[in-house]
Amino acid sequence: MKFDVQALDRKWQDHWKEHKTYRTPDDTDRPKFYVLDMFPYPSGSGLHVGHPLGYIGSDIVARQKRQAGYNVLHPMGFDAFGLPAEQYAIDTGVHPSESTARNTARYREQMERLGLSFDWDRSVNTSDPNYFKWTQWIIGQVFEHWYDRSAERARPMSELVTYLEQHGTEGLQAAESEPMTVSATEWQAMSEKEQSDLLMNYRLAFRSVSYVNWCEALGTVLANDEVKDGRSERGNHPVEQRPMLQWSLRITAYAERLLAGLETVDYSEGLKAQQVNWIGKSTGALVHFDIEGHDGGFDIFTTRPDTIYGTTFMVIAPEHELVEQLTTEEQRGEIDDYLTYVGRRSELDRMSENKVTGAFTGAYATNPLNGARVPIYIAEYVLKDYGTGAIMAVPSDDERDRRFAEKFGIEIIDVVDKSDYPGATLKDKVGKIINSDFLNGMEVPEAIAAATRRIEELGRGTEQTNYRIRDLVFSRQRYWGEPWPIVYDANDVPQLVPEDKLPVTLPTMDDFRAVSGASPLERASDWVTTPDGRRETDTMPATAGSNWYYLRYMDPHNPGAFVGQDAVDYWQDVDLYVGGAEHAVSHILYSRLIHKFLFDIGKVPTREPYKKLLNQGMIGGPISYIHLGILLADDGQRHPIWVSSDVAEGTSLEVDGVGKGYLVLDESTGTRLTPLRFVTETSVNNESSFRLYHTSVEEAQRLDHQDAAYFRTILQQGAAFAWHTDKEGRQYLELSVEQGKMSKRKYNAVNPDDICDRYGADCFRMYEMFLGPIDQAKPWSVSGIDGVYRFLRRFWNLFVGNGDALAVSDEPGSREEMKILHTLIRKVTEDVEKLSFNTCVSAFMVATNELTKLNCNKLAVLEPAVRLIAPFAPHLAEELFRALGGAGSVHHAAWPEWEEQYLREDSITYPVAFNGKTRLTLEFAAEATRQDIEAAARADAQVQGYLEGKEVRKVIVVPKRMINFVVG
RNA sequence: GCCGCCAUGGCGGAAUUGGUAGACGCGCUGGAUUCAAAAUCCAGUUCCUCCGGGAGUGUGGGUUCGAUUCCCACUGGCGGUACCA
Repeated sequence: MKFDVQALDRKWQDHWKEHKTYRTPDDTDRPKFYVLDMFPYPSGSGLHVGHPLGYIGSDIVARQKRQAGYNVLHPMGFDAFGLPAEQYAIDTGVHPSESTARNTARYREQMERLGLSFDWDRSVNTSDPNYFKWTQWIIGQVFEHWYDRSAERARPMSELVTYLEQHGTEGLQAAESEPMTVSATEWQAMSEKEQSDLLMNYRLAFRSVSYVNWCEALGTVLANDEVKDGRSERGNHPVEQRPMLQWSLRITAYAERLLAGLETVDYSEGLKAQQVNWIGKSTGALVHFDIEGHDGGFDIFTTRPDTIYGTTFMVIAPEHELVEQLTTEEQRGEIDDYLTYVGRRSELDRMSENKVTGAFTGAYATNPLNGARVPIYIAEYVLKDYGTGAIMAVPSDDERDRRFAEKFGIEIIDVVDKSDYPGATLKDKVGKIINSDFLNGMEVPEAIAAATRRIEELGRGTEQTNYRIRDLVFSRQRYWGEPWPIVYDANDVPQLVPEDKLPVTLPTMDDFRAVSGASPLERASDWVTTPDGRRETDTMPATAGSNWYYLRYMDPHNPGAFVGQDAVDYWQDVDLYVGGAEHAVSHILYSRLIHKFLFDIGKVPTREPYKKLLNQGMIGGPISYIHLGILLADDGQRHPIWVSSDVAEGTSLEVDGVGKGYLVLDESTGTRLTPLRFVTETSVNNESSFRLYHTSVEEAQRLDHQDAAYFRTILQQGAAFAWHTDKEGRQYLELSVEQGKMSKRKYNAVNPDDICDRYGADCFRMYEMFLGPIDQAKPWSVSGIDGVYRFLRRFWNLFVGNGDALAVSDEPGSREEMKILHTLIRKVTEDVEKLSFNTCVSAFMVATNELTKLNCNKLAVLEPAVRLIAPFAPHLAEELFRALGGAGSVHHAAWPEWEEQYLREDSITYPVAFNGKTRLTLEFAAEATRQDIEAAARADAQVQGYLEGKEVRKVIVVPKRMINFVVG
């Protein structure tokens, strides 16, 4: 029995695979536990050491629960549709299905290398027609439903049609795109196409023209969460707002329930806050303003109806439909100029410049409360799609309105007296109302209610709740996604493809470029044309497949339903969901939406998909840079040379092959990325230092490797190296370094395979857990991994004698040994429950050190320890368990339970403090009473020494904890 | 700006949730073993110290017999978000 980690990894990984050790039976007698990792998108660069952090944590929980008697569902699959594969196809000509298959295989290999206990028989892949058939079916169901606000749930479209036939829109409370009024007679008189258009206004999956994020470079629209700072998250291309005809999901209908549901789930505060922010609920009033000389007027939304007397102007969004009508002849030129200006400005300009701009339309509105005449402006600080796209501007109590008023010389009327609230800002809803007729003297909250009431009485508005969240744009003009299961018939009425014709698969193509906003699918004319009409050519975004995948794992091969009713009734929901924080808003929110929809239509029994959610911290890597300077040689020549980051400008240098001179730095030189494999981290004067050694440069010249090729090209930019020499005579350059997210592009990704090959999967797993709390961000560093390796070997050595032979004894464990064991059992059991894996590893180390010291080799102590360590070091545990004669796999062996009798202490060491400062310790029997302890402590000679000449005011004795003398 | 999280030795981190701060590991120092190195083992390692002690968990205050832990104010770092009316 040799401690050969590579051999153990191979042996047991093969064995588990062959024997399907981790297969999850559909065993409905045992309690279920569902542990899920977030769906990975299999990128071309494979896993780096940051990914497994969550996988290992969830695997430990899965394994522990399995041993504790649960039927554990712990699946893994792939989110395989998406832009990167398609961009790669455009760049290289490799079909997305091919690159996806390759990347998926590589991910799986890397995961297996880590010894993760997935049931691969349940694996799913979103680009598999057997899977996306159900993605299409679910979205089809969304299309076939509308949202009834009076019942607060989705209902079938057929019920809406019945209602419209009988009542028209009279009394209808539905989530809708636009407010709409139609009588039953009008409805009945409509053509099929007209009816279909009207129904679009209510469908939960609907097609409409709206302002969307258009990314020219990617040739597609993007959802709000795919846009960061005016640029696409994928590829960092500019994004602009454009009105386009697009499919969307009516997530706004569910805003309130998505918000309320957060109170019932165990997510971190931060994650809940992010979801709350994204939904962005605010309550206020919808107020109608008339326009002088026009019929109709317009509505504005405000959260501060109490400040309505301070309204000195109105602002509507430049894209607002009224702009055209309102603009007077005199102002026409100014408005047109402004619209041109706004049109030219990109989203990026708007965000970065944040200038006060606008133009006067020439029109005036009338304040519904006091009849005041207020000018109407347009300005880009008012957004088309929030509220009504129009505001009443109150410069006295709103920062932006004030800046605008100051720039345009508009009157400011103070309406809130904040003098009672020093330090309050304009945003704080506090103060006493002034200059406001009947509101005068009221405090803000009271005034908001009073103003709203008055507005309602006058019939000029109503209380309203607004949400920042926008409906979810669900079309992409791309190839590599699920086709929308829609066919437009001869009347151009969109018809859902019936279930028996699903899935709608993608046509075979080899050119995926999107041309001027048209999906590449439009070029597949054979595919587009069907006997029933013309196919929809937009595909769904990547979130379509990942919205519901956790349900498919419950019943992955069901040909007749997205999940069988028995399966979902048994598995219910995800007990623990582990993944990166980058999915905190979009993925979680959208899958919660779909889950709630499926709940409404009776397909799932729970209201929330994920009971508990853990975001693992990011593992960052050092990003190292080599510095390029100019050697200004004595002969006047300028040579680019590589220098240490610590060499200052003006230093005189003599460099081999270039000569003497001094160093200058300029902008054209700067720094270049250094791939991590050529960087050596050393410790110099207790500080870590990152160096490029001469030997690494030589190594780079030899290696046939992508990073090496890049580095060779880089190194050619310098004519020579200004080496430092260390104590051992090795030549090196000092590098500068910063911490950052691991990625292939920054040449700082560390492959877990490399670590497993060197230390074994068990060591890698325990080391990642040992780094610190799983939810905290931390830098990757291999310093310390040797300590974990040493620990594993010491653990192993408890079992083997000289000559690698198993050497355990049948003697019963001593009291001391049993105490060590049961302390360990309790600590590990409790800490796994708390997801505190780093302290579990420490506990194993402590126990191993203590047992080693006692030379313990007793089966009664060691065998339970093997079962305990199995979730952490599955290979080593399996080997030892079977060597000890265990039946079957250790991963199905019972989880040990601790017994209080072994944990009981005979005596307890008490810290003795004087005025809170600990001075000494005393031993007392565990069962000693407060009185006994106080008496004995007072009598102690050492204690008396401290008490000499002082008066004891009070003695605090906390049994089993401590003693404190309060002295004067 | 707003929201959330975090701050403890040279480093990663621990502290039974208000009770001996620094567990465990790395690094470092010394020693054993070795021809030597690696590996392994043993001891030490928060700081200051006149060797009696003293100070100490980002800073300043508070509550308490007692605060890394609770409260208030601030500083710094990370993440998210932003003309959202």
